[in-house]
Amino acid sequence: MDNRDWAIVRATPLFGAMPQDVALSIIGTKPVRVLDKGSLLFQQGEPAASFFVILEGWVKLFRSTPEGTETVVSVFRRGETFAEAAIFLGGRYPVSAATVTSARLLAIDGDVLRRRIIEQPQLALSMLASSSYHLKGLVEQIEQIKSLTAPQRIAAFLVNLAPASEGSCLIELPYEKTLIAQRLGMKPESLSRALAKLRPLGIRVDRENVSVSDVRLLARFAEATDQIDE
Amino acid sequence: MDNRDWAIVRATPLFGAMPQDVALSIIGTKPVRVLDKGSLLFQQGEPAASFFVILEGWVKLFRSTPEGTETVVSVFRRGETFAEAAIFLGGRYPVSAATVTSARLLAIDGDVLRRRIIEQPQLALSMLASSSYHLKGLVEQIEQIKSLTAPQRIAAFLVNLAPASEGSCLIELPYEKTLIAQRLGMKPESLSRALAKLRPLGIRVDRENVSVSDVRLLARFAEATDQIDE
DNA sequence: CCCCGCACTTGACGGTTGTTAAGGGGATGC
DNA sequence: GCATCCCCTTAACAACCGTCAAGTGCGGGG
Repeated sequence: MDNRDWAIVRATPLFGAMPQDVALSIIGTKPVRVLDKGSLLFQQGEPAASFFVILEGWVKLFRSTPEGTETVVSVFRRGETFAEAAIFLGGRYPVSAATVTSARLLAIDGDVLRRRIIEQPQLALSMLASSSYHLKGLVEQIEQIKSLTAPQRIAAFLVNLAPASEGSCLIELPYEKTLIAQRLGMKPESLSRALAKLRPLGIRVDRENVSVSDVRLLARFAEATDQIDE
Repeated sequence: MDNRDWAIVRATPLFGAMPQDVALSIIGTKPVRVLDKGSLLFQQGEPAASFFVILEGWVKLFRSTPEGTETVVSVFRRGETFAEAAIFLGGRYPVSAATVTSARLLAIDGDVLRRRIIEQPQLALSMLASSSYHLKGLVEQIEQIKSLTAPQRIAAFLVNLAPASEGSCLIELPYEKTLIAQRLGMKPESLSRALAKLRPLGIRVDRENVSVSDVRLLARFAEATDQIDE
């Protein structure tokens, strides 16, 4: 773990809010785990031993039914933590986790964290802030699925990825379109169609590269109650 | 607040996990708020001053867009707490809240809670457990919306409400069908039609009374990947 | 007692999405 | 260099759901 990694850790809602020495004492000299794309981190129902910080790459959280269908709940990226809350929920993970790119992660022991919370009460506030942050993300996702059409959901997804909030820009899709579709609650075919529908709004797609001619226009489309009339 | 109310408070994940005297000191002699149906408790974006315990009645959390469309995120009932997490999220509510029946609530000051957490570290663990519980609820909701059809979602909703996990039973719908529809992410018309589709499975609906002839059958239908073939 | 409003249901219709199928193009392995 | 696999796209079709419209029944107010 180098300085760059350390900067990432300090930028998380969880480790950013606590004093530096406390953060250091929790992370300690944990080795960085380097993983291939598609590595399973933990499975839904397993005892929740640890939680994770992403130093590099992308990780999906998903639920699977006995029949084998898989529902993606969220996808996290570098600088995000996940599964912190699971440690406090009867000690079992409510979802499974797997990397969707090659990745470097920090795994942090749950027991250690729990003990530290007792010693360092402010630490609990950081944890709560971080867990609230995840809660808010899920709430926003529910709102999007319930109230937006497929093209609007991708529009919102692209706006989130855009480096600026206006003007034109280029966006590189961070992972496969199949996964994006799952994350947005639709089939890959629907994603293709929805992206095609955004063409009149100045969106061009070539493999993983997306060019947006007017981010603000896209954002307005994502929020609009009435749609384009061809 | 009488003994019955106190029992409800102690049955919440939040106040159940902490020592009795701590719970008492937080709730103190707070007056119980008695509210009419449709009372607004707080609005999305407001500073999060307090969180709530429901002693009686039902409360919905929702997000509204500037255009006026409303998305219901969750509906809570007697014995549940809500908005605890908001207090730790930049101090603003990410959703609005309103009663959907007449209700009796306990409003608990956020600052008090925060101060107590510093003094009583185990308290933080209770908070985290409670916030994890809500997280899990949202995850399950996302899974349902993404992977189930409308009839399956109501089936799951009814199974949750059923007093037993097998055999036959009578269920009284706790609030208006319009709200149930919003909670399940569909229109009232779709709810009607979906309930009609459950008739072959032994579901009869008369106003707010639902009779289920075989709960297990209903539960199996809610999880099935393939549907009834008429 | 009647009128009105509201919640709910039912029907017809159209749009959107899932399904199934086919094909293109880049990456990988031999 | 060629075959193969996988990801993605497009198309046709069907199912589902939202929309619009009409109608019922209960309950409240005049």
